[in-house]
Amino acid sequence: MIETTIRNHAAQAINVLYSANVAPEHVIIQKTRKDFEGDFTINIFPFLKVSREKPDVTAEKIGNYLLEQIPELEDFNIIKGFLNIVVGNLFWTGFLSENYGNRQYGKQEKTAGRPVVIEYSSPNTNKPLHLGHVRNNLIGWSVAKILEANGNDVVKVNLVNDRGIHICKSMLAWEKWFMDASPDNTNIKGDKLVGECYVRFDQELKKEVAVLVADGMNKDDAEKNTPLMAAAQEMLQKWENNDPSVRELWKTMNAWVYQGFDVTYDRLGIYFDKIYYESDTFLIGKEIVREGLKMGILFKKEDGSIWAGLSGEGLDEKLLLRADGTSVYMTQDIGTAQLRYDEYHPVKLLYVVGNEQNYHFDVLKIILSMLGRKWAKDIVHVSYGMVELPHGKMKSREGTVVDADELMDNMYQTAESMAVELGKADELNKDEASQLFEMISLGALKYFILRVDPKKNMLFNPEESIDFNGNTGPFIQYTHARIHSLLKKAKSRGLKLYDGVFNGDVHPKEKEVIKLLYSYPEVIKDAAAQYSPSIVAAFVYDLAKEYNQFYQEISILREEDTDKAAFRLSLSHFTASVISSAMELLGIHVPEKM
RNA sequence: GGUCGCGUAGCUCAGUUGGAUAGAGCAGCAGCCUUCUAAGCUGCCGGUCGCAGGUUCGAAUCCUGCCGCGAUCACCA
Repeated sequence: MIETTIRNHAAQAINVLYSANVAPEHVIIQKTRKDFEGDFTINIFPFLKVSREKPDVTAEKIGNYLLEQIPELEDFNIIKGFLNIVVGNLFWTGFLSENYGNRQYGKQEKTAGRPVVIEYSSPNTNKPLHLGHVRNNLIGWSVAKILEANGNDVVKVNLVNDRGIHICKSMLAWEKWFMDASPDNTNIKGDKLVGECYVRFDQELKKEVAVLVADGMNKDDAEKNTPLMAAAQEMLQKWENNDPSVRELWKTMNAWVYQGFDVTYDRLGIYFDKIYYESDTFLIGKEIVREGLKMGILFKKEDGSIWAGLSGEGLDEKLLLRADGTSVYMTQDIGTAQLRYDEYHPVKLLYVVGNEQNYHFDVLKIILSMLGRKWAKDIVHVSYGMVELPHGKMKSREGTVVDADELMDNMYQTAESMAVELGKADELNKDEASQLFEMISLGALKYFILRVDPKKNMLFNPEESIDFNGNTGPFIQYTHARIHSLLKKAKSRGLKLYDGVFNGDVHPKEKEVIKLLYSYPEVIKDAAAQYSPSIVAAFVYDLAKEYNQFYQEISILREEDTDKAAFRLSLSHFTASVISSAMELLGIHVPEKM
């Protein structure tokens, strides 16, 4: 990194010129803003204390020192205490010639060692996947890709909540009102069918509650005392007792759900290395809790329930085992965390889970370290914000939940009609066209969601999400397709990429693009350190935008100087390659034609 | 009420460990296709960075208070 070189020498300059010690990491260096001449800028205000000179004088001295010491530097200028450094063109063209053919550019070599385990998706089996899950899945997938590019070995896992009272509600509803209905004979997607059962249960439950309330019972009591609720509870008991017929129905209905989920995951382009089922793992936290009790770390109340006291952390008490010995969510997470640790000995345990669970994960980490698990500090809650709709939050009761499958269908249709309108589909056969529409619509959706910082709540406006102009996925895809078409034409005319280091004039627009390409490895590192796909999204948009300006302003195939033309082709080729690489990190494919 | 988070252009979002004149897109207005894909490019319009203090050579960024919005504080997951 040339920045590092500059940084080190700048620190050295202070040392030599003013005999003061400045650590290289305290040198503030950044890209020069576009309105000034230069590539990198050093802010020299911090050095004035030791130089005891006017800003421009110190800047001048440091500038001269750097120019002497670093052969790649060409010039510098000083504006209001900012030292703008110009790196010579040969440095940039040399960088280009060395890297443009490298498909792996920007990515770190995989380091052998302990993996990162990342959990995402984590659906319940009583409802189809919706927009909230989509954000979760996209973030999880992209963070996994980014970490891989950063040299980590990554294990992608999913923990499916396949047991509990909610599934019993669906099962009960199926027995009562959907008997004999199956995905095959109704032609309804499995997860949707089970979701319908769940909704029906809720509706019928409301009716029963209304009757009880009319008889004078208060609402809270009524909700607990309906015949339906009692039946669901009873079914859960039977499930826990391994009742064969209940288990059979449970297996059948869950299998329907998984078939449905698979379709959705598949279309989203998402998969897992390992899927855990809560029905297999929900018991394993108990033993750890009992040990903690024995060791005196946890305590028992008179009713027999077991708790963690967190007052030392400024928090309250947390229940871990009920009086009847059954476990709660926290207990299960303690167990699955231990399970994962034992299986993989990961360097990090990531959980992509909504920010409404921030407190839960804080407590989980605290309890695990109380229990002596040193790896508790390696648990990272990749917390993401809610997706809101223009009318407010999604509410299943008000039917404002945006279904993942329908969302993708709608995006597809928009992509199709837009393409037809623009005449883009004319030369494509049916298969090619549908593949392209799928790629573009998913690109739009994924980019729309991933460009927002995960930590923040975001607004999902359906109209904006299907926009294909401006800061969007299709804009970037288009730029890639455009370059590809250019390269194809160049090839057919027998033009070659530049061989060696180009030594001619470099246009400012060309240099801008090269500088962006140069920063890609840092972008990946940053995104990995912050678990943030939005950093990659911002970068790739910048790159596409900058390239388009170059493309529009400077002709390539009509350039008569063949060296220049070849140089621009190399630059274009490299840009396309990095666009494709960065988009892959977001889980987005790019077309060669559109 | 306690804790945590958020508040930047009409709308959606960027804004690096505090640095130059706070940036994009959308929307609106005006232009650019006989020349490499116009899903593109150029220009204009648009800001009291919620408010008030403080720290600093310098604050959208750090601290304090206030206002507004959200999440959470379950023997739910």
